[in-house]
Amino acid sequence: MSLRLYDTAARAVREFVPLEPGRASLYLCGATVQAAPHVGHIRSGVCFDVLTRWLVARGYAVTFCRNVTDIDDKILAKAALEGRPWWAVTAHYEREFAWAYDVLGCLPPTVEPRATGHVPEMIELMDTLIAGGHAYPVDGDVYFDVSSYPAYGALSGQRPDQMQPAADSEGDTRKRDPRDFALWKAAKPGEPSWPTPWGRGRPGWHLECSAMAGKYLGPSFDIHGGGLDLVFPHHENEIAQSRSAGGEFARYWVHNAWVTTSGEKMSKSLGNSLLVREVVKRVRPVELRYYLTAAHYRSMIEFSFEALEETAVGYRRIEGFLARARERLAPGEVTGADLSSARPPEFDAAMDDDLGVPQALAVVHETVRQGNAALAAGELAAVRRAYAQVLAMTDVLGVNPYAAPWDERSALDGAATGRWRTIVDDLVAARIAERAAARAAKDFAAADRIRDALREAGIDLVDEPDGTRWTLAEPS
RNA sequence: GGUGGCGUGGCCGAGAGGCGAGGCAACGGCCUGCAAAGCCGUGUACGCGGGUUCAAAUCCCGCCGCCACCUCCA
Repeated sequence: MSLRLYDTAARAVREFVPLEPGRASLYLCGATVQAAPHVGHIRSGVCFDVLTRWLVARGYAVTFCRNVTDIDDKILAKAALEGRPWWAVTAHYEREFAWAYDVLGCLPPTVEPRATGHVPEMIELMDTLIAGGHAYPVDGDVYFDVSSYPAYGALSGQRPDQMQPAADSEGDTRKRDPRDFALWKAAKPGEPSWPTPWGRGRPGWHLECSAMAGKYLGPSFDIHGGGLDLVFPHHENEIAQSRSAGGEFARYWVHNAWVTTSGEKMSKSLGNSLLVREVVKRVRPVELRYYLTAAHYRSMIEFSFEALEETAVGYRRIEGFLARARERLAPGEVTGADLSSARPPEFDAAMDDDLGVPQALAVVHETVRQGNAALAAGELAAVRRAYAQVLAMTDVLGVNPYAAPWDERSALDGAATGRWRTIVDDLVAARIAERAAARAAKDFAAADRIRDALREAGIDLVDEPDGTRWTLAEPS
């Protein structure tokens, strides 16, 4: 079986056949860097990180391009509001996004181009479109002529004659048709601008993605991704531009669903943003990632801290098994190249089926259950197998507690390395020994005092058949 | 007006014609000084009404409810 993906354009699951065997090219509409990322923004990053990881796991050489939109109306408005230059605003929020992607374990894209760095490519594209009769300049603006592209609306299922006229088109006599969209906006006083054959101005939103996708991935590439709300108009317009300029453009369109709170789409206008920076103060980043990953990427997530906590308990179960297995196995058995190929076939089948992460996680949990049973029975060969499988599977999902960036951060990690770990291990071992003596003497009050004191210090003690283990307590 | 989606047990969340995914919670048991963890076991769920079928959560028809997109959106 090979990978199948739901293609928005086809409204069906299609077998993924890359343009070039063994290679996959992917463009993702990244952030407009005008505010700090909330959970909904980062879900997109996480979804496509899982897709990328799965393509890599399936042996594809992946070229992943995720753009940064660093010029648009909202950025200019934000700059005015914050009283600092627009480029200071974009630099600031670009760092916020980079931090959020990193803290949630999203692998860095192959290339992360900025819109403002690709004005020459945009001018070239507009030249081509104007020459081909698909665009027209008016007083420094450049508009795309929707009527010149008969397939307009095919991606989103919109029929141009049924669409509501754009809110900003009233009284706008420069457009030939209210549905035409701006490729380029003429400079207004005080706004940043770049020189073009049609006068100074700045990029329209849609043009940049066509220009950058073309530059880095070529006129044809495999997958174009983004949030569901980008289907129309953004992706529709990208298609119109790029195809009118002669390219095939994206061959598969993949869209992730959004995150809602209280049944409403998360957005700044509703004032219910859950900033990544705030959420990871309440839960570990890996748990937020697990929560965002656990739902199918095309299902809406109704965000709540209660649901997040509950899901996190399930993740801790996985971590718990891994930590116990790791202690039981010989050091040479817990690392090794063969671990990556240890995924159960059912897991791969689930992932191949339009990234069926929920089913894939069912395989993970089933393996954990078997592993725990093997641990209890002392069947080390089975423990080793389950350990390798769980590691390989969590790796694909980006939640392997022993892989970057979680390896140094995992609160439940019973085997993390490093000097602090060694030091704490020695100190706690002494207290565990004291407590063992107390228990042997049936002085349970003394034994419980030691356990309570350690708990107070943030260390949980767990008695197991072959001894007492300690873990860092979950922050409460 | 146009387009698309959703409704599954106490909760989260898959599945898309035929043996009840998985997790969380709950209950019973094993283990245990206690606790925790772990293991074993326990559920007659698919918005409503019709229909097709040997068989429907899944297909068809009609309703009801919720949500999103239609030039700011991840």
